[in-house]
Amino acid sequence: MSDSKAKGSKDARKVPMRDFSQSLPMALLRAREAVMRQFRPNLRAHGLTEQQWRILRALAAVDAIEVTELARVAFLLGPSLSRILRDLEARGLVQREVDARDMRRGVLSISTKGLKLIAQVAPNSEAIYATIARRYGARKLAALHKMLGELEQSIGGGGEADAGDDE
Amino acid sequence: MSDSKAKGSKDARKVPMRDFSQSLPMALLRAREAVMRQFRPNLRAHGLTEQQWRILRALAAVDAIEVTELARVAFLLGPSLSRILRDLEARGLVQREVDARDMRRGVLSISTKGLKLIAQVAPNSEAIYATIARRYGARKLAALHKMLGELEQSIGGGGEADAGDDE
DNA sequence: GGCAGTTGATTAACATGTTAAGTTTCAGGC
DNA sequence: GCCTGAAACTTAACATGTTAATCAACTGCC
Repeated sequence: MSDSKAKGSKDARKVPMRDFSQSLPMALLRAREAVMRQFRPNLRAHGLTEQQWRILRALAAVDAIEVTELARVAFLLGPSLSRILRDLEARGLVQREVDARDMRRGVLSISTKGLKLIAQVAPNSEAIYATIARRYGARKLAALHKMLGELEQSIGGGGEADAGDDE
Repeated sequence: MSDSKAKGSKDARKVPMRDFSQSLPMALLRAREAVMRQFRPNLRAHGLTEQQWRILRALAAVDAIEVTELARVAFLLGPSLSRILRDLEARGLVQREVDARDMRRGVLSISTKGLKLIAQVAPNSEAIYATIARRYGARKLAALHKMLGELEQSIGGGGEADAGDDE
């Protein structure tokens, strides 16, 4: 009941609901944004968006990978991935070929140019991450990771669920 | 179909970098998405997006609020907010007037229609949240909230200048 | 070996994220 | 009063999120 100092309103709540401060999605969004705000300038300086960077990193970790699998790993939806790949391919950062056994499937891999770009961006990125880990505490960070993973699990990170519509 | 899963991807890492599984932004994104996946259907059923819902909730908690302040509270950027308000206003869910003392400022408030919509959506939303809290554990959830807030703090999510690294 | 149904991927359409530029209104200094 | 700079939004332009529709290629079945 402590009311904050929002503009001329003391207890003017018009509906009964948890306050924003207790919104889980909001808390996750804010935390993520605070983190990303540290990385974005570095990526931007190399002409990369956050998503493009995720894709390059994912590709750098394997020899080759299919589009659908890449979407799963980089946590991007198909449509977004299609658009981004079109661009990255045009920039010569990734290469693509068609699977000989199943022509529907595209097989992707990172190019030499892409690897060089990663080599330019990674050091700074790692340094930023290290700073965050140092300030927040490495142990605490590990604990946070664990809890986030468990949250995903308990909710069912797969994707079903429907809380029903009452009416 | 006896071969391939991804040709020899085991040890094919081409660059030295943390694995995706240890990416903090990714972990936060995944967790948030898992949570939002629970809420979206309910919102969508009432013709609301996540951001529109955030705005209505924020407005319902106060008598009136300025655009800039609303952006801060609902954690939205100005441009997004402008577009969304245009729509919500057209739908009669929010009202806007101009501050008499400073004509640059817009003062917003939720309409009766908006309040009714919230009343329709909130119960289900609260129920979904309760389910998550029950499955994950109320205590653990509180701890997670706390850790997320601290992460923001330690990084400097308060909206000040950057952490200064430099080149 | 041809058709129905399915899968992998892209395209379409609309909403938001993000940064930059533009507009109107204020506040001060002259 | 006027000019300059800042503040509060809004527009603009481009990239991604999200859902639905489309398209081509594969699979199973007869």
